[in-house]
Order: sequence, then C-alpha cells, then structure tokens
Amino acid sequence: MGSARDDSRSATTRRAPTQRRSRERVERIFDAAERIIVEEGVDALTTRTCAARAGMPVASLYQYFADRDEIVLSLVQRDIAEMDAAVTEALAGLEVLSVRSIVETTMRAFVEVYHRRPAFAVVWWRGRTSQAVHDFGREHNRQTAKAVYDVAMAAGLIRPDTELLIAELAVEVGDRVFQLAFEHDLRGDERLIAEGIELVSAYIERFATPAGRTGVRPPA
Amino acid sequence: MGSARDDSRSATTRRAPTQRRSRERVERIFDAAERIIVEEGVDALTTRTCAARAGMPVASLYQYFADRDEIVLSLVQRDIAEMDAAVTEALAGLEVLSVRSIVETTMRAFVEVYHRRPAFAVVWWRGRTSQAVHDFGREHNRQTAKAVYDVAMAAGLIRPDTELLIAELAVEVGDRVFQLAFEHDLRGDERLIAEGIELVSAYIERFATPAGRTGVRPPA
Amino acid sequence: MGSARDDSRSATTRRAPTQRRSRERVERIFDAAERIIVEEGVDALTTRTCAARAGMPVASLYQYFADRDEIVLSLVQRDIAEMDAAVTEALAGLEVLSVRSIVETTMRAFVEVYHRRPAFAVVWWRGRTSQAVHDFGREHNRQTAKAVYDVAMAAGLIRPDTELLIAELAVEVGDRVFQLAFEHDLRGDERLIAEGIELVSAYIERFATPAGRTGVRPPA
Amino acid sequence: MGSARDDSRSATTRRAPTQRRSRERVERIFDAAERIIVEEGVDALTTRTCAARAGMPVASLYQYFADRDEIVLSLVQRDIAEMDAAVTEALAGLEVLSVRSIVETTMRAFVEVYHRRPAFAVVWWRGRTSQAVHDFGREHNRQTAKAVYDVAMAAGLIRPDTELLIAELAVEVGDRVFQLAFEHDLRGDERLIAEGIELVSAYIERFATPAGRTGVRPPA
DNA sequence: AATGAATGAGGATTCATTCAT
DNA sequence: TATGAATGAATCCTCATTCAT
Repeated sequence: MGSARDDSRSATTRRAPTQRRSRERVERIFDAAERIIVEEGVDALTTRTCAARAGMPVASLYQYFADRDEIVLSLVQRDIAEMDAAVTEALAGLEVLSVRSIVETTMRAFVEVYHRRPAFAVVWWRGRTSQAVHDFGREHNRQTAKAVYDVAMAAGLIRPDTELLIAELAVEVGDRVFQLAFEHDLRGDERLIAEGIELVSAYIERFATPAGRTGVRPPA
Repeated sequence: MGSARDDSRSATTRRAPTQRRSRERVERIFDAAERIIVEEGVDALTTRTCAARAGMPVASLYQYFADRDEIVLSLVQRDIAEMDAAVTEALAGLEVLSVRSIVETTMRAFVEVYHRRPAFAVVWWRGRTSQAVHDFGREHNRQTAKAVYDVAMAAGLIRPDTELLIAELAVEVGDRVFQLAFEHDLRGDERLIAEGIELVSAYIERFATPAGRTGVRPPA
Repeated sequence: MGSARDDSRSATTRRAPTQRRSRERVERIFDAAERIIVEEGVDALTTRTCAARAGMPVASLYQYFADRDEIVLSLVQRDIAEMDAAVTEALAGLEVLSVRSIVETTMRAFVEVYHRRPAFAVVWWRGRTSQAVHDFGREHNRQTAKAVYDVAMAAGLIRPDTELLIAELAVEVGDRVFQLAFEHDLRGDERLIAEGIELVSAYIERFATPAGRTGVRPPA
Repeated sequence: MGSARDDSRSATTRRAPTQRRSRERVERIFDAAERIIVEEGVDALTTRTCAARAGMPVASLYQYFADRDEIVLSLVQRDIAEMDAAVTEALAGLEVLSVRSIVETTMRAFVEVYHRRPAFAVVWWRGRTSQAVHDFGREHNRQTAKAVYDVAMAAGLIRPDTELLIAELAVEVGDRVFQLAFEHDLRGDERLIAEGIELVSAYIERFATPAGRTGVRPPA
C-alpha cells in the first residue's frame, strides 16, 4: 500500500503485462534490499549494491522509486502494512477484550511480523534512517495508539477521561522494548518481550475500568 | 571522561600554556560541532563543516581526534559524564530515599543536562550516528541502571529477588520517553516528561518493598 | 587483452556505438596517462592529473578502472600484450632457429615495442609502481622465459637437462640490460642493447647443443 | 659515507657529548627506519612512523635529516659503504687473482652484507624509492665496476682493449641477479646467487687474458 | 520501458614540513 | 638543541542522480 510509485495509470488499463512485469521487478528490488539490509546493514544499501543484487541496472531503480530513500521507505511501508493487517486480524479473533488481552495480542502480532521481516527490525531499530522513514514510523505508532485507544474506549475498558497521550506513550515504550529485544538478536529476546508486555499492560491498567481488568465479550 | 585524546601526561607538568591552548581548540571544535548538530543535524557534521566553523584547517581536527566519528563520540562522552555528575549530585542531596524519589530525581537530573546540551539530544535521539556512539550510549544506560539498582537494593527499597533486567528495562523505557519529549522540541515536552516519570516509577514500584514505597532516610 | 574492464559481452551485439564510445574514452585515458608518465613520471599520475589531461571528470575514470593502480596496470598489460604479439610474429618469421637467432630476434622485438611505448619503459624501469604491476611484469618475464625455453627445447637447440631457471635468469638479465639502455634515453642506448644481446646469447649458448649453435630450419 | 648531515662543525670541537648524543639519536632513527622497512615495506616509512618507532618527536628528525628522503638515502649510503669495505677487504685477502676469483669474491662480499642489512635489500630491490636513492645506487654500481675493472686491468687479467662498459654491464646484471635472489626471501636464493656468479664470471671471461683465466699472484 | 554512460559534489584522511617557543 | 603544535596541499574514492538513446 502506497509504496512503489503509484502514479497515474488507473488500475483498469489493459497494460496488465507491463504492470505485472513492474511488480515483479519491484519485488526483486525489495528482496535485494532486504538481503543487503539484513546481511550488511542499512548503510550498505546503496543504489549500486541494490541494483547489483536485484540484477538490474542502477538506472532502472529510478523507474520504480523516486530516489534511494524511497526504496527503504517503501519497504518499511510494506512491512508496516503487514503489521497492521496482523494486528487487525488478531484483535478480531479475541474472545475476551481486556486491557491485558488487547496489549498482549497487539504486541504479539507485531512480534510475529518482526520475525517474518527482519529487515524492518534492522532499519527501524539499528539503522540511521532517513527522516521520512523515521517520521513514517512515528506517525504509524501514533495511529496504532489511536486505533487501540479507540477500541479500548469503545469497549469501556479504560476510563473516559483517559488521554490519548497515554496510549501513545505506551506504544512508544513498547516499541523501545522491542528495539531492545531485537537489537542483538533478530529473533527477539523472549524474556524482554514478555517483560515488556507486562510493563505496558500494567501501565495502561492504571487507567482501566473494572471491565478493563476483568474483560468483556467483544461486540458482534 | 576520556574524550578528546588525552596522551595523559600528569597534570603537574609545567607545560600548562600549551595544554591550555589545546584545550581551547578542542573546545572550539566541540562548540562548532554542537552548533552544526543542533542547527543542521548530525549528518551535516563533516570534517569540512566542522573545521570551517571552528575556524581551523581540517587537518587540525586530526590533532585531537582520530577520525570524524571520534568527534561525535567525544562530545557524547563529555555530555554523558556531565549527566552522571548531575545524577550523583542530585541523589546525594535526597532527604528521603524511595523508589519514586530516586526515579524522579534521576530523571530530572538528566532532563536538566539535556537542556544544557541540546546537541546530545539531537545525536542521541534524532540522528543515528556511528556504532560506537550507539554502543556507548547503550552501555551507559546499563551502567545507570546498575547504579540506581544498587542504591535501591542497598537501601532495601526493592525486593531482594528483583532482577537487574527490570532496572535496565526501566532506564531504556525512560530513555524513549525522553526521546519522544525532546524530539520535536529541544526544550522537552513537560507533559511527556512528567508522565514518563510516572510510568517508570509505577513500573519499578511493582518490585518495591514497603520501605521502597514509603521512603527511608539515606545513610549518613 | 584483459586490461580496461571488460564486462565482456559477445562482440556481435548491435550496441556497437556505445562500445565504441567507451573504447574511445579508455583510449583517451591511456593517452593521458602515457603523456603524464613520460613527461612527468609515474608519481605525477594521479586521478586528478589523469582526468584533467583526458578531459573528463575524475569520477569517470572509475567507470573504466577499479582504482588508480588499475590504470597503470592496464596500460602495462596492453603494452606487454603488444610485445608478446611482436615476439610471436618475429619468431614465426625466422628462417634459421638457433640460440643466437632466437635471443636476438626476441630481444629486438621487445626493443621495437619499447620505442613505440615509452610510457612502459618509464613505468617498468624508472618508477616502481604498485605491487600488482611489479608482479605482473615478473610473471610475464617468467612466461616469456618458458615460451622461449619451450621453443628452444622443442627444436633441440639446448641440452635436454637444461633447467628452466637458466631461461628465467636470462630473461631477467636481459630485462636489466634494457633498463640500463632505456633509463636515460627513451630511445635506448644501442651499444648497451647490442652488448646485452651478446651477453644473453653467450650465456645461453653455454647450454646449447651443436644444432643450437649452428642453427636449424624451423618446422613447417 | 656522509650520511647524516655532516655540515659545519669540525670534528675537533669540544662539543663531544652533544655529538655523541646526536650519533645515538641518528642510530635510533636508522634502527627504527630499518625495522619499519623490513617489517612493513618502504612505503610504511613515514616521518610519523619513523619518529614513533625511534621514540622521538617528528620534528626531531629534521635535526638530523633535511627531509624524509634523506633518511632512506643515508641508510642506503651507510649500507653501501659497508659493502665497499667488505669488498675491499675480501679482495685484499685473495691469494690468486683471476677473473673468476674476483667476481666470486666481490659478489659473495655483497651477499654477506645483504644478509646483515636486509633493509637495504627491501629499499633497493623492492621499494619505490626516491630518485636520489636510485641515482646513488646506480652511481655506486658504476664505481664498483670501475674499481674491479681497474684491479683486473692492472693485474693484466682482461685484455687491454676491454671497455669499461663491459664491467658496468656485468655489475648491473649481477645486481639484477641479486634482486631476483633476494626479492622473495631476504636470505637470498642460493641457487640463483650461484648461477648468477657463474653467469657474470663467464661473461667477463670472454674478455680475459690467459692470465685472467689461470690466475696470478696479487702484487705485494 | 529500459539502460549504459556520465558526472557534480563531496567525504575522509594522510603527510611532509615549518615555527614559535 | 629540541619539540609540540599547526597546517597547506594532496590523494583516492563513492554516491545519488540524470540523460540520451
């Protein structure tokens, strides 16, 4: 969603074969980028190395991305979209809504994607990234906070006067825990993850209603 | 301590004038670096820009620093040393030792230095710099955690079975709160800071002894 | 042969115009390098001077050569390939094979190329260049020795128990004579050359068979 | 002789202590230079590395040497002086003067010093050296040729019409044999050395008188 | 759409040498 | 005499990006 240049051409053109080819090539670029990032770090991802790994000329990258940074940004966007989907699905599957269950489910959903997308971890937590990526990530954190906040509020799990800021802080803090957990080990330090879930849950529970602690059935 | 190359010769030589001159020039480099970092970001700090601002030839930088990265690293080390001093002093002045008072005092001491050293904030939270800086910061976080943990344990504020990991997590989480608070505003968002102190205190209080909650007199 | 980066794509593509342009630019670089070397010495050949003389940006050099040293190395390789061709051709034209005729013909063939390629003389005998060039030259000397040795042995000009080392020594010694002859005068001191040919011939004749002295008809 | 700046001060001054100190420091510089050259190559010999190894400030080098090149040049001069002495002594000890005995004795004397002075071998045969060193060496080769030529001529070992050029060529050729022999092994390849002595002897014997072949008693 | 080729702009670092003291 | 400090002058190299085809 929103990654590789979308511009112009409405989806219903008959230029399908070309589009398919484009998609394939973008995939190849992403794959190349991911491998480089994971194996050699974000700094090693130059237009040259990326093109080389993708098996295409450097100039071709500019067919799909406006500039070098957009490659990384698109990659991050793709991975983040995946996380959102995972979170949405996981939350939808919850049988009991409580502060704890929401926090745990959400964080575990993230962890699952981190495992699948190690490049994201490297970019987001290790790498010196572009301002754009940084901003995008931060903004996404805010959106995540808002989404979870809305769910919790709608279900009456947290007190009505609880500020959104609380949720935002919680998400950021959770993000840092993940950073710590994934920094040295792309599989993630389970103890840290567990303790982080505990930390975040406990923090938000301070703003929970009795129902938020006990849990409620989700609405149909 | 130990930033700008020391070659440490005992302080009692009579080569004072020369040393003073060196120190002045290192100061000038630090000042230049700080201004560039704050005004234009860490990436704008090149040997060229730094030397230009400091009003000396590029080659002169290499008299005091092994390479570009060492400039930033030394700066960070200097600032961090300042923080340690501030924390130590603040803790020494405490009349009541409790989990809350220790957390708040420590975090406030940090905040105070962040105000004085905006370049640190930029380096540490905005621009991902060299691995060395990153590692140094992380290591310092660990040391801070250990120090605070030891104090709290010695004073019987936290339960004997509390793991050091808890303190480390708390410090990192506090660090992220600061990042959030200082990222867009080098003066620091007071609400976030306050809420962060609350968050960290509450987290550690979960491991507190009754004394840790109530507070005790510090030992003479 | 093998010099300037090849990326060798079969010659039958229709991308001829582009290839031609590349070739021209490599030529221009070689020309520039040669002129600098002859006029100012190998040490004066920097990426800057070379690019300036070739009338192109420094960065362009890196399109064709991996690094500074590769320019000189490629030049040397080109010239040496030329020598090999000259030697091969000259030996093929011999009507009588004898130790003397082979030595003289070979050495004269080299001399002829030295005249055409003064830069080689400067690089090889005056300015000690990169290890790579040195090694390449030495290795080539060994190959030359082997080639001539094989011819002589096949024609029964030297005794069967003659060691290859003798030929290698002879080539190296001949090389030094050339160095002496071309060092101060890029046209080569004729007396030294003649005496050198005499020296080498006489040395190898010590290992010659009667046929090697008298001479034999070359095989069809 | 005449390495380390000789200038001014006649030898009979009473500034003996200072001179002694100077001599010691020059020795230290030479030692440092030699070690660097042998261990890391001539290119690694910078004013910095040299001073560091010698345990003195860079600026001090300029007390004894006009510039960087003079350090190497002086070293070479010292070693060459040692060779001359060795050759002179060895020749003086000869009981039979013949072309062969002179060539062998001279070349062996050189070899002996090469063993003692490995740095010379590196500078002279491996390194990209300054023009001054190069010229000095070449000139010395000429002088050696002249000296041996004179001895041989005086003793009637070579025909009166033999040109000096022959001796010069012989020396240079011998030099190249040594280069070959010492290039990869600072102890010198004995087979090459032996074969080289043979080569040079045989070459000069071509100009020998009967006495030159048979040998004569040296004059008292 | 695809790409080979070309390049402007800049970056880090090294070194020999000189002076003021 | 000795030297700490300072520096001018180079050097090699890399990278993102743009065109002409």
